[in-house]
Order: sequence, then structure tokens, then C-alpha cells
Amino acid sequence: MGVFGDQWTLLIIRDLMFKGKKHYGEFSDPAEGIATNILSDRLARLVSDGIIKKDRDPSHGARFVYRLSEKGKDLLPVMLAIVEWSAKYDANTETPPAFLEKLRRDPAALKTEILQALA
Amino acid sequence: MGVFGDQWTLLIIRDLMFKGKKHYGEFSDPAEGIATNILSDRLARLVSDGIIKKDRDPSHGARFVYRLSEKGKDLLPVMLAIVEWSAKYDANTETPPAFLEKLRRDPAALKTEILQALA
DNA sequence: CTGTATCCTTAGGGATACTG
DNA sequence: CAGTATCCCTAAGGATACAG
Repeated sequence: MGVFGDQWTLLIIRDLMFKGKKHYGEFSDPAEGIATNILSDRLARLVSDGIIKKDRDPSHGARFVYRLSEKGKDLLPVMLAIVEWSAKYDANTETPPAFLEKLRRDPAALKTEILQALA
Repeated sequence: MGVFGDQWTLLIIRDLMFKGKKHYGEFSDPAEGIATNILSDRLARLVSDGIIKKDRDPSHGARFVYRLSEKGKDLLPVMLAIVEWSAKYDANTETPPAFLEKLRRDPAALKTEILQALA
């Protein structure tokens, strides 16, 4: 349950799941507002919880690729439920309208689409 | 989004939604492990976020009843998704098997049942 | 660049006292 | 009992230096 009790963790999962982010530098983008030490800590925690996997990037030498494990991908329903709720009530939610449209029109299709992108 | 970033908040919502808890004393049950000052703070925050309502209990004098607002009830899909994920991966989740059974067999029915209980 | 460790301050929160 | 406020300390985390 500790996964949901932390906003940074949720942000990272969201970025992995919906924004195609994979690299340290993308998560530590200033717009996210997460300090590098915290990012480091949360990534390590997520790895140790088995929610993400950390693998060497074959193309770039000293770089790692972070990806959701199966356990992590199984969080998709949770994340989508949050997205939906936030879109309804959170004024400043920046979810693209096209995404919401799809989510409501055919959630199953959207899910497989996202999982495909994560594979 | 701040709602999901706090474990105590989530616990309170869960208690309201699934355990039929309504009163201060029930939330502050030692088993929950939440300090009274934190409880007070989180309840106030939830009220100010419009997720719960705080009303006088007509039967008892100085007592309040806390209930989910519509906005709060709309968190049901999120909470159920969390329950399901936790049941799958979190070893020490104490969700009753009967509940999970229902959730998988006929989620829609379970939802209306819960909403009925909250009404 | 990618990622971790250190420093230091502030806020979260436990224990508990207090008010009605 | 229901609920809030105070005290105090630990830990989360921002800024930044550091290592590869």
C-alpha cells in the first residue's frame, strides 16, 4: 500500500505509463519539480518493490532504462481511474482531451494500446 | 492530485467507503495507528477539498458524522482498483475474500451495493 | 551527460495535554 | 466521549556537490 501514499512515486509511474518516459533525465525534468536525490530514492524503492525494472541502455553507455514490470503495468487500471477522477474534479489537470475522449469511448482499446506501447 | 499522495487520507477514505465508519472515534481506533492530531488535520483537509461532509449527529449532541460527498463517492473506482491490485500483490492485505470474490464476479453489482450503503 | 551522497532546513507526525 | 492545539523530534526533501 505504501506505493500510493507518495506523490513522487505516483508521478514517476504516471510518466512511465502515459508519457513514454524511460530515462533519469526525463523524470528529473525541472517541470516535474522533483529533486534528484528524491528521484534516485524513489526509483530505487520502485525497483526493490518490483514495480519497475532498471536495465542498461544498450545504445548509450552509462545510461539506464527504466520500465514498468508486469506488476507495475497492472497498476494501469488504478492510474486510469485516477486520471478520470482528476479530469472531472481537478481543475488544473493537464490530461489531453483526446486521451480522455478515448478513455471514455473505449477504455479497453485504450488499455491495450498503452500496454502495447509499454511492451 | 494531492489526495492520493497521502496514506492517511487514503486510509480514511477506505474506512468511509468500505468499512462503514462515520465517527471520529472509529477512525482514531488504535488499530489504524493514526494520531489524533493528524486525523483532525486530514478530516479538515478532506472537508475543504469537498471530498467529505461533516454534519452534526442528530442523535448524539457533540458528535459529528463524516460522510463521503458525491465527489468522494466518485473515488470508488479508484479505490476498487487499488483493492484489486493490492490483493494480487500485497501479501498482507486484509481484504475479505468474499469481497474480492464479488468484485471479480460482478463489479457493477458490488459498486451499486456500496453506493447504496453510503446513501 | 547519468546517477548518488551530503548538508541542512522545514514540515510531518507521534505523544500527550487540553477544551467542550 | 469528540475534537483541537502544543511540544518536540525525526525524517522527508530541496539545494547542491560529487562520482562515473
